[in-house]
Amino acid sequence: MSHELPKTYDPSAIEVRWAEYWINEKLFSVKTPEPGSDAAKLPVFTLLLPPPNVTGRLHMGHMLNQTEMDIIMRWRRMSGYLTLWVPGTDHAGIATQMMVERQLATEGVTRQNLGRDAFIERVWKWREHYGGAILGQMKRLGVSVDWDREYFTMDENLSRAVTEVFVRLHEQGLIYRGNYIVNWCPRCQTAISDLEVVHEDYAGKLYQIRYPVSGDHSQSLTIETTRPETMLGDTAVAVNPRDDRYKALHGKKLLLPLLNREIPIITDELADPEFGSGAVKVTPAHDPNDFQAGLRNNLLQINVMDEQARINENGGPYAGMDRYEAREKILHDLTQQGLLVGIKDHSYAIGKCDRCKTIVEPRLSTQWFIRIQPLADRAIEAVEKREIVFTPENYAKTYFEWMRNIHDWCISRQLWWGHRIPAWHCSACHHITVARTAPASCQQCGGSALVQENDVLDTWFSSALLPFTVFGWPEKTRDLDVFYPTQLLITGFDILFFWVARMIMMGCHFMADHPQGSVPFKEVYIHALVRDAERQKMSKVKGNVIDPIEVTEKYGTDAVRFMLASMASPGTDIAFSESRTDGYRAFANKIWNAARFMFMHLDRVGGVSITGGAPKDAQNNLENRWILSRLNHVAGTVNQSLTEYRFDEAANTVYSFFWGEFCDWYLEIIKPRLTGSETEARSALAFLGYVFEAALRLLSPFMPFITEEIWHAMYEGKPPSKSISLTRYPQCDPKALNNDAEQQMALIQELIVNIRNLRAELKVEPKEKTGVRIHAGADIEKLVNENRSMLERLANVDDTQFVPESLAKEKISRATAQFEVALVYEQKIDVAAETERLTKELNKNKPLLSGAEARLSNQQFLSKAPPHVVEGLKKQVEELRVVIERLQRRLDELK
RNA sequence: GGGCGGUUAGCUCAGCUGGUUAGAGCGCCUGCCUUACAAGCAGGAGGUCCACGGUUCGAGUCCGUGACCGCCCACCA
Repeated sequence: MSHELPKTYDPSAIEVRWAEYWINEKLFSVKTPEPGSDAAKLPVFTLLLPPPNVTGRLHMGHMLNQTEMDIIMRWRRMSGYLTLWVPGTDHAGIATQMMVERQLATEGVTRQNLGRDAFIERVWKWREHYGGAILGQMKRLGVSVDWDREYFTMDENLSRAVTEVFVRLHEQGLIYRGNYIVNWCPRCQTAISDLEVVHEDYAGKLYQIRYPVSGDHSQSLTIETTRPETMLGDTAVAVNPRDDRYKALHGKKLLLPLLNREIPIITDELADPEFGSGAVKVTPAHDPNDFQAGLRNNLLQINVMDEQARINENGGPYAGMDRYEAREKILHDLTQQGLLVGIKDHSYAIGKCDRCKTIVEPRLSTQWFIRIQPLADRAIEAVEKREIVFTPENYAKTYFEWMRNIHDWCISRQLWWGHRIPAWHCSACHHITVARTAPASCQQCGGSALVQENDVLDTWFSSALLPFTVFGWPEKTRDLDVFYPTQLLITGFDILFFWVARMIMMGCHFMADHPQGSVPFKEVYIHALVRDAERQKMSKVKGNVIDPIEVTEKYGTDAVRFMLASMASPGTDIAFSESRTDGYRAFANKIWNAARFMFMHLDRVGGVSITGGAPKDAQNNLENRWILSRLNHVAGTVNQSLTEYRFDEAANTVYSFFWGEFCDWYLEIIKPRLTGSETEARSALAFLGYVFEAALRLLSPFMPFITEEIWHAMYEGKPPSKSISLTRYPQCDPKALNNDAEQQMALIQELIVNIRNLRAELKVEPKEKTGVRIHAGADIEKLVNENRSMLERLANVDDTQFVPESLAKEKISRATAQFEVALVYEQKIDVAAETERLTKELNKNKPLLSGAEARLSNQQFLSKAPPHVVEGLKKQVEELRVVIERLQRRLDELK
């Protein structure tokens, strides 16, 4: 048997294979543990995948999100948790319907041609063929989700739960139906919620229009409006009751221009005396504020637009025109009649449909709403009481801000694709029956001519329920007992209100009596945005979108994951860095080659098997004590960092450990032993294998593919378990920490670096060995003598002498506080270069010394600073004095 | 109109409760194809931490003001 690993690291060759293996072996599928079973005793860690749209394709945001989730889940799984990660897709009402309608359009068909049932059937077919491509992409990324539990928000069981929730909320008086101003998208031809409206600054105009007093055309009121076309629906003009200018007009009527309809002058707080003339037109059917004013004053509501925002029959001569066409015509007509008094520039925000960017029309229509306040109150409390904790913490503030100013949620959509509202209209008496299943007869009149509500629910209605519906709610299931609440939610801030806040409201409401708490998750980690290299937001329009699958294929999934993790510091956006990704591919390559190096020696010597335990005789040399101590330190740091979601810290720690310490120093140090006698090599390899295996486990959550590949190779195809992801994550063992070893090793490293420095300075040929003389304390002499071959090998030295006298006068020497070292080398030195270096060094150190001295002579500092700081500074001053004195003397000698 | 975040090396970012000489990756310069790795090794240069003021023995770190960049929320005609 030998340890098989191809010569070159080719990520694509290994990644697809392991991704498939993990799925086929069902490594991440979790069976619900039976009560009393061993599995039931494990701590549980549940995570819900934010369901991507069924129409979606993977983008960098998904990749970051999934990388972070996968790191946490692999780490928790390896740390002994029963780890369940539930994937699924969202039916994405509007998005999907648009997609299919577009497809129909190419066939020259509209959904109306097809009819509702046939259209929906068509959507299901579409989903079968094209939907969920994103899940395939996720599989390529190797995310450790439980594919056996994959859900779709329109699945039968989830749809039943949606109905149940709707009916219960209705029974509780938390869902109502009514005629209100809603945001209406004239293109999608449906109502949308406040959240689905995006506001954009718009440099518009303010039109001043004169409304003559009815019966007395010498008098008039001038109003200002940004939307003259809505005047067709005016049913009053308001002035402020305290506005003395208009007292004489109270109770009089105005003649609405163009339509010549009489409208009353009313007094209402709606009118701000400071704004314009102080008089404001009131259009209850087309403006939310006017709507409220209309209710207060019992005004007529005249809807002047149809569902496509064209002027309807109430618009007189303008009927049939588009709203903006009508605006132009109206302005033209007003000008002709001398009623357009002025036009001012006025910038304001206009609302656009989040989905199609059409300007939203506030429109009076009958919709279904959730009375949100009672749900919001509890959801606010849950975060206030830290039943749910946000990372970064300031998102809690954003959350409160929104929750405390929340409006009722319009949940009905005039679409076909989605959960149809479980309400039935009686044709006879118009009573509406809300029920779990189609009622046989009308609740009120007993009539049997019932028609189901046409509207469907907002997509976010069903996704708000997922934390409990995926576990079988409303049934009382074992899954709910075990897996609810989920531990963590990782998602982007863009859906904080759409999804996160609503899950909290619904979870708290419907799971109120759950023994483990009602909240749907205990922690929320909000991840940052992935931007392009120029820190621009990625967008299709700008054409700067980076396709994760493309870069994954170019650099390897492991490298892209590591890049994302290494930059994922909470609250900071990530500028996608191709060079950095390339750097992490180099890191993967480094790991690969380190493995090949080890395997080469394992195969040469034979008879060494990796057992996963530290060999007993491991501690009798410095480098082993050192690397073991470092490994444990690093394990401690990584575990701590991941607990705090410091992916960057965790990744950087394990990176510099593996490359900077394990490869650069440890492997170099043990090389002679590996090539020495077989006994010696076996002993070295046993320990090397132990450290390497632990390092692989440490790396595994970040780079699951390469670590899996090497880990299996390490065991020559006979690993102790099916996957490295099922082994235990390294923990910090305090007994393995060894400060002495770390300090001793640091000193030797410093010595070696200083010698290398001297050699570089003198341009000593790399192949040529030199002698060194060292002046230092007895303990250092002892340490160096014990590790002499290590020092000489790594510093390219053939003779090491300890001398009792100071080496300060030596031309070719370096010094630290602990030692002086000089090169035995006959070559002349470059006086100019050396002078420059020494001067620079001197100039750097002098101000440090004077600064430190000044502080030490400051009584305030001495009395107030903690002792260890004062001591540290004293020591520093001593060291600096020595160093500066030496530098000065060397400079003098060179002259 | 409210609220939030950022400004540290040429570039992208760390720097956790204030404490010895501010770090990393990439890029740059010098020298090495040293049989694990040139996707590498060794060495090096490079920063008045946006500005001003304050608190403190001590500020990249805390407070205030300003500048610049960015984000979110919002029914002022």
